[in-house]
Amino acid sequence: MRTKIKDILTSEQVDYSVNLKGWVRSFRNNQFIALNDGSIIHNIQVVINPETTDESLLKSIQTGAALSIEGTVIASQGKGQTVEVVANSVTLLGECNPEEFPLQAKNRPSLEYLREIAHLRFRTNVFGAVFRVRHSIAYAIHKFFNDKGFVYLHTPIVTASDAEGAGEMFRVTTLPFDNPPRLENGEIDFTEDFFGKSTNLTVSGQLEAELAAMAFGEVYTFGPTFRAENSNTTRHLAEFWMVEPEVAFNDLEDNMNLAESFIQYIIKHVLDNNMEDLKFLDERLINEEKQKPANERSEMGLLEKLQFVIDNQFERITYTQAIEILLQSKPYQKKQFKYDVAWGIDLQSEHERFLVEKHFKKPVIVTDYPKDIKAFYMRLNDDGKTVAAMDILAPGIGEIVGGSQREERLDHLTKRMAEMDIPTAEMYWYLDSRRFGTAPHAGFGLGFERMVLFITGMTNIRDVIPFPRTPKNAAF
RNA sequence: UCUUCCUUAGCUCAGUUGGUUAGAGCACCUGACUGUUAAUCAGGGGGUCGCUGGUUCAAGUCCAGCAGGGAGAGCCA
Repeated sequence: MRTKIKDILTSEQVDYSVNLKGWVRSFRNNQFIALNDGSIIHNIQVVINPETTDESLLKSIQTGAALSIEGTVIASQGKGQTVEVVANSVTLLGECNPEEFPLQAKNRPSLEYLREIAHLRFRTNVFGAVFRVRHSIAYAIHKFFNDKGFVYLHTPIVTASDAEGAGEMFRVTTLPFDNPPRLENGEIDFTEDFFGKSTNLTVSGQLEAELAAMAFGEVYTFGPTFRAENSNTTRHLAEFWMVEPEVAFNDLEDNMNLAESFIQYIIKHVLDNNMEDLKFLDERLINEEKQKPANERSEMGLLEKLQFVIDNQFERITYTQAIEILLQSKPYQKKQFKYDVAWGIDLQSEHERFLVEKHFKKPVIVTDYPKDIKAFYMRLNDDGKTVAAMDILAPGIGEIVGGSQREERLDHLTKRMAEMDIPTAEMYWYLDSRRFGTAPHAGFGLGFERMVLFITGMTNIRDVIPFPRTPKNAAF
């Protein structure tokens, strides 16, 4: 029966036998093995007697090797740790050639280099911490919604809808790409394709979630999402995970309250359950920021920031108020913004960053955007110019949540779709929800990896997903 | 996709106004030591300077193209 290193290190007990299995992080003095099994960020010190250990076995205890160890947990005889394991026997499970294994204890591989060996980077402290936290966030999401009585809805990965307008899509087809069947006018004949129509990978599960919300009341999706945009930034992936709650009878205010309590719940869960990893990530961030000039360093440490977010309410302003604040801001008056500010523009990154990082210094919820810069399904406000949308902007990340109250009035919805050239005929299944017992409802989408970025303090989204899919990169 | 920067040993990086056999630290190998804490000490091996072409008596260094990567931006979650 294997004992996890986490259980040994978090227990005060000594003088009991254990079987440990894990991977060697370092081997000092031919006598001290730092062993890690991924259950906790810390290693356990295993002490062996070099006199009584077979010489070829001794040589095989190299960084990265997998070992099984029978031994006894004792109070440490040396400084630096409270308990250690004295080995009775050591078994080599898998050797690790040190001339080829890149993760040697004293190497300082960059995050960029580790990204190129993403299949091995789990064996480092940084990525161990990041992916344990990622798991914990995913668990907290399910727990939050489950405890509130939401139904977890699996929306399709392959969709036929091309009307959502959420960016470029990956096509799904079994047609031969070198010689597809064609119609008389030369266009590709998708009636011969697998699904009998043109299909692609989902860009959002929202429209389907709305249908289920109109039956269960409260649902959420949590699944992979795909965008074929040629985006090369620290906060975009071609394949990412998105959480999309959708709630019948909620208005915009209810929606904001749900989103805010949701984010605070997740952060609290991680603070309560992953403090060892967070402490390590906090120190990592401090060290990384030492490289930066003083004026670019963040004002708060990671732990401080997370505590701040759960202790303080998010700032809530309308789009119109946001524009006014920007027009009166120093950077605007000194002409330091690259993009002009006027009512009707889409807020640019520099504008969002000013509001969040300089003006309010906390997460900000911006509501009631002009209808022309938002999606067709958002509910038209009484002013006829704005829609009941809300974006949550987070320091260092930008938009982490985008949501709205949905347009439940059939006539308003079809009018808006016509204005935006969205074909209503093939969206009959969506419009049916407004024909048969329509009701006010609202929901939002949260970018899961952006949440992981925010909580771990990592700065590149490729470092918070196990196998990142980005333009020109789908290795492993 | 645009702007900009980068690519030299397994890793992290130096490399002068273009000028002899291209360097360091760590890793690795050999030996020593044995209660160490990214162990330490001594010695050793290791490079088609991203690729292709050009300028030049001479290119890691200058120029062009290509590839890969980073940081911004756009699009968005």
